[in-house]
Amino acid sequence: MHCLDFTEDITLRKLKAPVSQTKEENWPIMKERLRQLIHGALEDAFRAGALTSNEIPEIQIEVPANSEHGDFASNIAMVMARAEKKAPVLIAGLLVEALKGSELFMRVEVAGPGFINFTLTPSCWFEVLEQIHAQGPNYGTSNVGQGRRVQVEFVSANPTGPLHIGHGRGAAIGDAVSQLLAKVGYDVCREYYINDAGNQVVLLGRSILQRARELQGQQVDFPEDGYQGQYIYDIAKAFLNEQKDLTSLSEDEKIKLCIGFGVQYVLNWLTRDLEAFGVHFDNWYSEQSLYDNALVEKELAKLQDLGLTYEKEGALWFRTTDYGDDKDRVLVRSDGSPTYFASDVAYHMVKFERGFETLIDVWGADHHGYVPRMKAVLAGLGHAPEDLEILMIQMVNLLRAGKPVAMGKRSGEFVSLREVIDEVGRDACRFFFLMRRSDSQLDFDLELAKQKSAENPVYYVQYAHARVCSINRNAKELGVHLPENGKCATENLHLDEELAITKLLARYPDTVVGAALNYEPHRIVYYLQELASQFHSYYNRFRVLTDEVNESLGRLYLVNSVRIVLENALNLLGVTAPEQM
RNA sequence: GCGCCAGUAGCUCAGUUGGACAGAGCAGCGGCCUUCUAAGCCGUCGGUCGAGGGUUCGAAUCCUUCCUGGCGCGCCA
Repeated sequence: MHCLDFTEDITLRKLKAPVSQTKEENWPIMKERLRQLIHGALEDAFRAGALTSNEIPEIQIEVPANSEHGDFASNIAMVMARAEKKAPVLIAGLLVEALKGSELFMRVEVAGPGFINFTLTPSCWFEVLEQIHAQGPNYGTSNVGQGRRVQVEFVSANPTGPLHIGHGRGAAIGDAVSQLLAKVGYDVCREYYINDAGNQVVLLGRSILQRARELQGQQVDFPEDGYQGQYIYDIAKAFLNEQKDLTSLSEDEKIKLCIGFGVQYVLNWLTRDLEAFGVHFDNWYSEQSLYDNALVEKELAKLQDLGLTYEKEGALWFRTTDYGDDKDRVLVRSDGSPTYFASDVAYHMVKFERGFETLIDVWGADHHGYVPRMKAVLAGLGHAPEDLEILMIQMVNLLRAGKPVAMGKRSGEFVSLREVIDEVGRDACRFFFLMRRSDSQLDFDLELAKQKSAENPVYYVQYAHARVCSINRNAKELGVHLPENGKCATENLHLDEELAITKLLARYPDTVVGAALNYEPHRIVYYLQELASQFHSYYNRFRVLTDEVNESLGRLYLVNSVRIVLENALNLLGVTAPEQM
C-alpha cells in the first residue's frame, strides 16, 4: 500500500514536537499543576465511589477566550458525562468541591454547560513580571525543539533579475519562521538555493550578450523570451567594462562568460537587497554544484536502485503516482539532459544527508502544483510526509491609496522589493508582510505603510515601546529607578488593568511556541497589537509616575515588563523597537 | 475536467487545533490634549461565519454535496 492521502498531509501543519513540558515557564507549568490536581481529585472520587467509570480521559486545560470565565478552564466533566451516565454539571460540581481547598485558586466554579473555571490569585500572576525582568531578552525562549536540526529554505529566487515584492513576503516569512524556531529550541539553518544551472541562466547570458552588442552599436535581434528588463543593460555595461577582447571566443564561450558574470552580478545585488531587508542566510547552495560534484547522478542512481524509476520513450521517469501524484514525472529527458525536477530531488535528498531532520521550503503559491511530486519523492525514500513542510506564500497585491499598482511582467517592469523598502522603510515592509497568514492573499498599501498615524499598525506597536522609553527618561530625571526587587514592586499593583496586562504578558511564551510549531508568524503580530492596545489604554487612564512613590515603582516595573516583551516580539519579526518616535 | 488555497461586520482580516453570548482594525457617528509623546484614548453603530446536509454534550472550526473568487495542471524553471 503506497498510496498516501496528500490532502491530509498538506493540512497537517505541525512539526513533530514533544508537548511543551518546559521547566520555568509559568504558563505550561500552571496548566500542568492544574492537570495534576484534577487527576488527583478524580482518583479520590473513584475511591470514594462518587464516580464509577474508573477511567480518566485526557484532561484538557485551556485559556478561555472570555476573561470572565477565569484564567483556565477544563471541559473534563463534559467529556466524562457519557461514561459516567451523569450530567456534566453534577460531575463538575463534585470536582469543584474537591479542588476548592488549593491555595493557588482565588475561585473555582462550575459554569455554562459543565466547564470548570479556575481563577488564580493575583500574587501568583505577578510572579511572571519578576520572571520577565530576570530573563530579559530571553523571556519567551523555550526548548520544545530540543536542538533538532531544521533547515528553512526560502527566497531562492532565480539569479536572473531583481527581487520583487512576492520574494519579499517569502523573505519576511522565511526569516520570521526561522527566528521563531530558533527561539523555541531548534537548530535552524537558513538556506538560499541558487538556480544557477539550466535554461534560465543561459537565457540571462544570451540577453546580456545581445545587450552588450547593442551597446557597441551592433544590430542584433534580441532573444524573444529573453529578459526584457532595463537592468540587463546595466549588467551588459559592467560586463563590457571588465572584458577586453572577446573576438577570439566562440559564441558558446561568450555566452558562458556572460552567464558567469551575470549570475555573480545579480547575486551581489540580491545579497545587498536582502541585507537591506535585514535577512541573512547561513548558506547559499548552488544548483550547479550538484552537477559539478556529480550529486545529481549519484542520487538518481539511488532512486533507480530503489526501483522508483523506469524508462519510457527514451526518458527516465520517477514513479510519483505510486505516492499520490497525478502523473509520473520526467527526471532525464530523452535527449539525456536532466530536468529541473532531477536536481531538485537530488537537492532534497542531499539535505537529509546533511543531517537535517525537518525541511521547510517556502514557495510562492504559484508552485503549489509541485507539492505532490515533492512529497512523493519523500514518501518513496521512506520519509514521513511531515519531514518536509512546504509553506505556500500567497500573492501580494500592491496598492497605492487603495488602488492597485500595475505590474507588467512582460515588459520586465515590476515593482522591486528594493523600491518598496526604500519607500516605506524596512520595519513597515516587514510588518506588513507578516500581518496575514501566509496562505491568504495580502493587500499591501504603500500609502498606509508610510502613514504616521494610528491607522498604521506598525507605528501603533512601535509607539507603545517608545512611550515606555519616554516614561523611563522622565523617571530618570525624577530620580526614580526601576526597582531591583520585583516582589516589593508588584505588591503595589492593585488595578484590574494591571492584572490583565500581566496575564497577557504571561501568555507570550506560549504564543511563541504556537507560532513556531505552526509556522505562523502572524500570531506574533496579533499578539503585539493586543499588547500595545492594552498598554495604550492603561497609559491613557493612569499615570505611571505619580506623587505616590511605591505606586510609581510598581507601575514602572509593570510597564517595563511590557517594554521587554514588545521588544522581544518585534525583534522576532525583524522589526526594530525604537526608543523615541 | 482535475487539484490546491480562500469565502466571517460596508472594507481588510483574526478566531488559542471542537468549547461558553463570533472578535479586532479601518470606514461611519459622538466625545477626550495647561499632567509621563494625541503616531494615543473612550463611547456607539454593524454579522443567517458563502448555501444545504451530516458527525456530537457542543461546529466558523471535522466529513459531504453544491455556489463564488484566485492559482496551478510541460521531457519549462
